[in-house]
Amino acid sequence: MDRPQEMALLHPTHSLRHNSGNLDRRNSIQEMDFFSENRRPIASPAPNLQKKDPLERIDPHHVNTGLHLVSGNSGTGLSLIEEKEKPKDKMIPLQVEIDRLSEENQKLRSMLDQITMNYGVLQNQLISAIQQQEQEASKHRLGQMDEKNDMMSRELSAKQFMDPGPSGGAHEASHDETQDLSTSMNNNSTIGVGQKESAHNMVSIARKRPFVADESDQSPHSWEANKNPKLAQPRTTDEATTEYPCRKARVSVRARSDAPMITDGCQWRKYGQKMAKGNPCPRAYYRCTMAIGCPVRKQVQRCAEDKTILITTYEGNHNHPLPPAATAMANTTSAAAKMLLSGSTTSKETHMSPSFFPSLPYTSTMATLSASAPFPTITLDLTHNPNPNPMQFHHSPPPSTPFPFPLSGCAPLLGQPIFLPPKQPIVPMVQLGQRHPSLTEVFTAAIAADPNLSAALAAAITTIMGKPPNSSSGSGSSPSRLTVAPTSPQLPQSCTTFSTN
DNA sequence: CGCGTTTGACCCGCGC
DNA sequence: GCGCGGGTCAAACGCG
Repeated sequence: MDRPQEMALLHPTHSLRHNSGNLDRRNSIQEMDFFSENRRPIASPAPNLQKKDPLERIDPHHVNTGLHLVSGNSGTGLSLIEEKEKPKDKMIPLQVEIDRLSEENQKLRSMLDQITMNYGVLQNQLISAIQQQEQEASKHRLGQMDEKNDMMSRELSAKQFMDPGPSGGAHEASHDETQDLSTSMNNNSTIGVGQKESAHNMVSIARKRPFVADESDQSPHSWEANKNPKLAQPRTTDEATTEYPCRKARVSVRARSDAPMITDGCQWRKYGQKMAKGNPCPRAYYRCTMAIGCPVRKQVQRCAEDKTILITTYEGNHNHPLPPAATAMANTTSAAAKMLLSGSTTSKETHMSPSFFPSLPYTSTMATLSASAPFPTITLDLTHNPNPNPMQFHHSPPPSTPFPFPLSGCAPLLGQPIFLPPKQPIVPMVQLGQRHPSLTEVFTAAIAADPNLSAALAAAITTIMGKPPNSSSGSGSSPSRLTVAPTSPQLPQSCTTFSTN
């Protein structure tokens, strides 16, 4: 948070070296810890609770006032002793009451936190279960379509491309990868059933090159397969459009942080840094080092328009068990990516009206599907204010938003942002200068905010897909809007990469 | 001395 | 075919 260091980051030409290395070492505070255990759950209505907190309502002054009123009678002729003792006598029980309420408040808070966390977990599980069912259903449909004609089969491929889940079972490679992912995820005892499903989906999305057998293997250097760009992307048009059009999906997370890099529960090694065109801030490349050969990589770069915003883009899936915090975040992200990816491939521009999220009061979180990027990217933007303007997302960074969360999985496919209004007041929780909520919490809050969010998103996307680009159904006035850029011809390129970490 | 970061060079894909 | 930009490599460097 300290300005001098931040400035250093902002001036790559003068202090690139400080960007990732020295700064971290010199001031650990700079690193944004999204997974801190001490943080209050984002979804937690704590702020409101506090306001309603009996303790807070029992304003000391208020108490005094009461006493004062009593003592005021003293003016009528009570002795000094009487004046002192009377208030004292009354203060004792009040103090006791305060203590009692304080304890009660503490308990209630603990319960609330617990409930909130449980809710998030259950929410994720539910979403995962629903998604799996949908995938199974779509799998059957797609399979039938595939048998009908080539045209249909192409569309199917595109769909599978976007939806790496079980629906992609028609493709052995895809299926295998998902299994591989699942296996990996299952290794983590902390993952629940629902979480496993999410992880499964997420991994599928993350798979950049499902057809590359090497990638799914556990060889220590499996990530090296990425070295060969030829393998990384389809070589022929047919492959791109029919087989696995979307080899690389990415999930981006926009968050406000002065730290050079967010702490996401995984260990990363920096392997490169470059100046990206159009952004004065350098882009850093990291590789997951939690396991040998882990193909997951991430890019960290500050937003050109708002340097307080840190954009972290994840690519690939981990080939190793993830820490609880990382797993939760990954699951949540995967769920979001999954929702967005499913069916988002065909639309060019869609706007989800607020009506889609009637129960989501906040719009601080938004997911963006970008079709313009080389890879499909889902961006979760948590930096937005409660009433952000979706259309401004691409043109200018949200002024002062708590957390940006880009789900980069299909950026190339969709150019428009999808706003996922969080139900809970996430914004305040994520603001810089305050405690940093973990990514997991943020994701969970955003995705799980509404039990029906997943279904609503899927339905919305499906509905929007068929609509004309500018027929922004979102015409609605609500703050929350889902915008899906129309799938351009590029559509097949994107894949569902999803950032997991 | 080992490990991680830095950074210039290199490779590749894409657009013109 | 050429240039540009993104992404990666790997030697050099720095720190503990």
